[in-house]
Amino acid sequence: MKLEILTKNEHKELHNVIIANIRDLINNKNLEPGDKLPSERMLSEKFEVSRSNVREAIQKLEFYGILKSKPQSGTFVADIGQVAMNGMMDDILGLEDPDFKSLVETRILLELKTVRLAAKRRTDEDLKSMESALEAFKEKVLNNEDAVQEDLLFHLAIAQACGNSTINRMMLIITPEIINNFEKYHVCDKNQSKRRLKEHQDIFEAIKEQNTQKAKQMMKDHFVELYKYCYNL
Amino acid sequence: MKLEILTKNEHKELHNVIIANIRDLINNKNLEPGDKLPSERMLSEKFEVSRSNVREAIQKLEFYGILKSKPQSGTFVADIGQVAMNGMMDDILGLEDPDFKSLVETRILLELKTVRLAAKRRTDEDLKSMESALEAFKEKVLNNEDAVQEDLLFHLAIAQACGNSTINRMMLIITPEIINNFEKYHVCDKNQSKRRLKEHQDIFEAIKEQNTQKAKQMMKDHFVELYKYCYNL
DNA sequence: TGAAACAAATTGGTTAACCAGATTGGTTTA
DNA sequence: TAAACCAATCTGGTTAACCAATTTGTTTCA
Repeated sequence: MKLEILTKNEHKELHNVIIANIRDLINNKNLEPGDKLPSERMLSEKFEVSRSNVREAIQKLEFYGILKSKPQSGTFVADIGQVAMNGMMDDILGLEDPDFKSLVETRILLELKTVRLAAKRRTDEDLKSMESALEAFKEKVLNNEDAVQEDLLFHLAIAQACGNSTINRMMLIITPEIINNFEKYHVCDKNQSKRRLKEHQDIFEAIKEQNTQKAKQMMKDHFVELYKYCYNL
Repeated sequence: MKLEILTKNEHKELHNVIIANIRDLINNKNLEPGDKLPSERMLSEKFEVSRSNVREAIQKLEFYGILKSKPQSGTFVADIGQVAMNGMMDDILGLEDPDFKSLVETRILLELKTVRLAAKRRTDEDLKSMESALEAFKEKVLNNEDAVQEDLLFHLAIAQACGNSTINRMMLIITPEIINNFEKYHVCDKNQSKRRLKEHQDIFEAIKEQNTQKAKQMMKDHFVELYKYCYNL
């Protein structure tokens, strides 16, 4: 067996090959939901890759809920049915890296929801953490410092207050990618930071008053420029 | 070093401990964005866990974009800033498993968007794959068979047609969990399947005609019962 | 005859040794 | 003096050997 060090992309490509192999194997062995996959050792031999590569590919499929491995027992096909499994495998294999436009579009969608839910469901504790995030942002802005991080942390605080763990998780997934792209494209205009602060304060007030309509509108106003920026790409 | 086999939950808990340790280490060593983390060997020794556990925790943080490891070089703190890093670490540590209500709420949010975008952006190729998914669903329904998988695959086909890779990825993430809960709670009523088929056909027609308003409305109608179900939990 | 008990083989998880590329510090050379 | 070179060291990635829980097939005994 040959030994090579792979780059990240080759690595990802290898995972996809293994995933495709697993899919085909499930199909022509006609494995039903709940059936046991061949052992990691057998797979690594059959596919001519290392066992750790097989394990990583299986972990990825576990993340998407397609497989489930039990210690000292085996790896099992999840109870989602063969058709769904095939469809999802193909989707996963076809996944492309997120572009900036899709990230911003998704962020706006999520945040217009989180802000409404937060206005409806926020606890006093949520208010406190949002307020402290807002204060941190304010201090940076008034000192004329860069405040991209504090900006996004305020938004994450809103996401936490929205009482929906799934949306919160998704906000966490996209936030670092958003930050990276912000820095890459220099989206944030420092001259506008005072205005951004005002908008944040308005959003916070609306959530505090539990005024869902106003909260959503304030967030929309807040995103106007980002929205324009996104669709000019 | 003691050897134990951990359950999935203990495993997750161990990851969280390691993540918290890494966070603290970054903080009191005052590592800046772009700085190099101590090597995996050092970390595993310092935290008194195995190196593979450290690697898994690092992989998780890489998934969220907080760390970045380079082969033969080291693991680096991402360029998202110390404040954002701390905030995100805490959020990740506080993540709870998704409840059914949050899943459904998120799904509805995402799908009301995907259907509009799909109506606007669908290519002829998209139409073909949606149509074949619809056909598969139709056949099952007319034969009075269970069609949960085909149902969701039609929705995934719409997500693929929406031209937003981030939203598409999120649909993929929640779909298996949705399927599992559908089966657990027996949400799908077979008596309603004929009606579901009609609704799917309406949605497909609206997307075909590129009528975004109608597409959204049809999807809303499609979700009426699911929505009610979700809020009665 | 059937079930209970035991032993061997199989499993995913864990550990440790190993690999080759990257880094680093000191030495040499122009 | 500084740039170029080289070897020792350090790194994440890879491999292989090992562990204990589980499963499975056989034997044994009531």
